[in-house]
Amino acid sequence: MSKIKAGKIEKLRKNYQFQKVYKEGKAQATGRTILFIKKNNEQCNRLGISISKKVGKSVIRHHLKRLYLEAFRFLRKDITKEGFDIVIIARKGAGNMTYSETVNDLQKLLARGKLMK
RNA sequence: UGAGUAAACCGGGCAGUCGCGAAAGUAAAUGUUGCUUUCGAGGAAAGUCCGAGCUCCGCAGGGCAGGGUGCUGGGUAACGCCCAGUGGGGGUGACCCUAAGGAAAGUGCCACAGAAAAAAACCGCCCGGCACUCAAUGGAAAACCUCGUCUUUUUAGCUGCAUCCGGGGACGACGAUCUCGCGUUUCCUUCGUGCGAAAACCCAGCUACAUGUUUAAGCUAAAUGAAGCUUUCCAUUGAGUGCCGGGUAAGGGUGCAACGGUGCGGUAAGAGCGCACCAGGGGCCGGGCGACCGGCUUGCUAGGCAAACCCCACCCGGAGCAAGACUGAAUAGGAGGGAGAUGAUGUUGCCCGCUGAAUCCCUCGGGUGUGAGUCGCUGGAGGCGCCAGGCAACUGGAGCCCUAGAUAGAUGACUGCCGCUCCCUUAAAGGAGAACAGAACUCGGCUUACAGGUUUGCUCAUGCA
RNA sequence: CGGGGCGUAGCGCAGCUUGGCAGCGCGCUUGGUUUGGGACCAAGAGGCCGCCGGUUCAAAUCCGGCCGCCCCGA
Repeated sequence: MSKIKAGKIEKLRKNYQFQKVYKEGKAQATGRTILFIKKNNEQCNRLGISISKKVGKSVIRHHLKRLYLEAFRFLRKDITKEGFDIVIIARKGAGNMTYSETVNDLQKLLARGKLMK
């Protein structure tokens, strides 16, 4: 497919996609971040981010989403396998994380999920 | 200099690298991708409390109901907003707060307390009459007996509490009913018992009766002797009590609030009954568009609550961008029941009126996956400074500028320098920190949150000249 | 975008209409009863009625503004 480009990050958008990953995927977690991974039939990795209202107000949730997105973009070159749906969920204590902390969390979880070495 | 008050404003700046969204241009492999340029969160974007634009609803008509607003004038597209003023309240002041129409249209409420919570009555005060009692004075009559007081004792009755025994009731065996017993608790008490330290016995109080003691005791007079201090009736005066008739609304420990307030006069007692001042109301005159203000006059004196019902004046058709329009696809828009030209549905609730149909309602099941896309979607009651009108809010004129538009939702990360605050330090260097908060159709307001900072006007206090 | 409800003792709830005493049940504390426990009996503690302001003589109650939680409809 021609839409697979180096820059774009494909995203999960619909609720049923998230539900499928929750049901059939494997979970890894740190104190502030949960990661679900499930194999899909596409040729690229797709990312979904879910942040509950319990984490904080609208500004905090938006900022956290951008941090996760930026961290995933930064770590993407180290991911060796393709064809997975990845869902990042923020837990309650994630409200005041910094950028380097999100990178650390995500790196640990992706290595545990055997998507990178 | 310090304290305060009102208003306006900022919400770190510059540069670089990587990344995201949109528009325009350009190139190609043309429903896509690359490159270049430009733009890309706020003063509150928030809460969704008001008002409008815009869109749709078989036009929006009448009545009732319902809701909102509530000093006056102006501004505005409109408002529950803003400006200017009026009245009231607060502050030394600058200034701030104010849902502020009507209580004489009616209904209702004003707990407790208090005579009484709005209509008068009650107590009280005063006058007159009658009856009774007491005192003084005067007159008449009778009597010299005793009367009275105090103390003590005793008897009977009334006033209270506790409890043994007794009696009645309730509950109780993780078990109904009956009987007996037991336990806990409660109630009653004629009789019986007890009642200590404030209290019941004692004592104290009241009533009745009896008894005891004393007996010319006591007082006036130096002593003695004598006399008086006694009772009844009448008259007058004064005082008190009760009843009846009348006058009065001054006073009545209360209460948030008492039918104007204070003082003087006046009166049988009193009262705006009269007078002076003060508060309010009515009338007249003057000023102001008006709310209202000022002056004169008049004894006219009417409790509070309408953010209680209500009355009055004004306003309100409904739904909301998931409004709505266009294009395309579709055996995955189903099953059952009901209503319907004898009028479904819609028109906020009800009635009238209008409209006039494969439509509407209920239940079950499925679905929210291209079962979608495009438009609406950002140029607007827009912004900036200038001129003119207006005290101001605001309005008018010419000029310049274009300044987010996502659709699971774009603003992020890192680095350097400068600026601000804090820590350490003589300083430099170093370290840490920077609030409240994220557009979703768009505006005008209101409300709420907010680190730090800038400017201007004004007030008060202190110091110096 | 529109609409509705709730907030009162540790917990579950009344009281708000029509303003004046803040109450009920469970729980807690102390004492009694029992050899001991439960049950029972008696006594008691515990509340700024979510927060702020206003109306009123007086506010849990009436009015306005905030905060939090929950539930509907499109």
